[in-house]
Amino acid sequence: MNVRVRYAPSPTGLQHIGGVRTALFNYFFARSSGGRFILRIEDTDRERYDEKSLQDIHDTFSWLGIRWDEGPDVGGDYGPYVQSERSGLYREYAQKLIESGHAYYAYDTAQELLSAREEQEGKGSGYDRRFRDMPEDEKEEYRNRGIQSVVRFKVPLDGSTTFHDSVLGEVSWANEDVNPDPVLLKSDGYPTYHLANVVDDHLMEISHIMRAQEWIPSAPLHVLIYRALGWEPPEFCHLPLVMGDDGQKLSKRHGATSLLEFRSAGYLPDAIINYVSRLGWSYDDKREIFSTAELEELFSLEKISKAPAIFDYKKLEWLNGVYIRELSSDALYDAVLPFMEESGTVGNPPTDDHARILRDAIPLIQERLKYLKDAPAMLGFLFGEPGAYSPEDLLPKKLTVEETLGILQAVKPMVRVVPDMSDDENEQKFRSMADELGTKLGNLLMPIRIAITGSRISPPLFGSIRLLGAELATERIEAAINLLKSQ
RNA sequence: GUCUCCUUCGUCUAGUGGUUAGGACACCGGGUUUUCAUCCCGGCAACAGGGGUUCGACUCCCCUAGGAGAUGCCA
Repeated sequence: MNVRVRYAPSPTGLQHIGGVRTALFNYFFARSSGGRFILRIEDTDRERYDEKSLQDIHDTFSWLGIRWDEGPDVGGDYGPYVQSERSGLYREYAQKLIESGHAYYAYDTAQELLSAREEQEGKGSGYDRRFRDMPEDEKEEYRNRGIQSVVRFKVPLDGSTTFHDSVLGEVSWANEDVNPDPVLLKSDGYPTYHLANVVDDHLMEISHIMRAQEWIPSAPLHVLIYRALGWEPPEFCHLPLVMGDDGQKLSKRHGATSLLEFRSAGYLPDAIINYVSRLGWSYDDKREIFSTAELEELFSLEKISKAPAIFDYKKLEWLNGVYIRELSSDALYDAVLPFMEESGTVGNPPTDDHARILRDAIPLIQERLKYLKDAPAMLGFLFGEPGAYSPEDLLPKKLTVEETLGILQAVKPMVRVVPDMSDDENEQKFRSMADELGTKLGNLLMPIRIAITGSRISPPLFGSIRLLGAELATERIEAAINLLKSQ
């Protein structure tokens, strides 16, 4: 079969995890089956339309490195790929449905529908179909009153509709449980999702409709529309939902909603792709790490699960660390630099000196970085003052002010020559000094660490001193000595 | 309310009638280590419940419960 799948976002909000997951599954299915991946913009809701959202779609997927084979910006043989540019088509098919008796004009006002819904108080028996069988002369009165019409689909009152779903198998619905006579064409002349999606998927020769499970109740309706138009529906493939940690559909409450927020939080696109791809899909009982290239090859419909998945930030954090560690030094430098600039830790662009220091500092922080965003805090002491600390912070456990003072004074001349020696040589030297002072290496190094970095947690000491320079390092030791003396 | 989908460790999942129910994250211990992190070793922890079918059910069927989704001139 010739696989053609689409991601069809509506530009009414920023791209979020759920949408991206749907896009990714479509994309990987297309790639792994030698098919085509299509982007279609479903901008039929003119009230919620938002220019920024359209830009966000492009920014998001360009950041992720996902490209479509056909779409508004790249063209293709089935365009236009923006629904607002296809309005004539939808009107044409709505007209056909009316002519064939599968649809009808209705003249309810928005206000009437709203209050009718409220009256039902969630008991929701749905629309009462009052225009469905109304004689033309009676409808004429509504027209004369100037009420705008919509076109509604005539859902069969009995019988049932069956469709095949790659994930769920055979699904059968009683037609009486299908949404009663939904609107196909709105009063503003634009189609609803139901009409547009059927017309476009057919015209664009979409082979598989991969979308979230929230669409399951609409599927029988869509099948009915395909049939009414004399078309064969594509294969369906309803993807399990992605939930927040409270088990509800992922939404704004659950932290970073927009995908680009993940970028500014310091996630790597590959980590996101890897993580999101494993939400509702698996390969075997061993592998967790998949590159985009591997997913393009290995993804398969059969391994999609039915149950909803909860988005686990902890596991994503771990994966992000894994991907950060796999980066080359140069790549990590490039990834970290914007965060250093944005935080003001270095200039934009950085001085040559700062660029050099940052480049050399990368290996020191690579294995301790969970998010790119953490880099400025880890390295701040190299580009400015160390973090503030109190005299007590300098004291190793169970050591007095005097003892610590002694350590710092003994160690000061050694710090000056740290950059001239290897880490091993330094360690040996400090170790014998510790022996001499009758203390542990840790007790010797911790006060220096605090003095140099301002924190008990830091990159490896000798490397840090090397990057800071003997001069500054010594000054900081002195400052620490003076602080203790003032006690 | 109604309709529909779903149900293996806390989380993501492997598993397609016979397994000590496997892996990963998280968590808890231990080791390596100049702090942190990495890394290594170990541990905790699951088939929602009840009926069937079967020599045998996590696997098949039914019911119950729980969760979720839909119920718009939004997608």
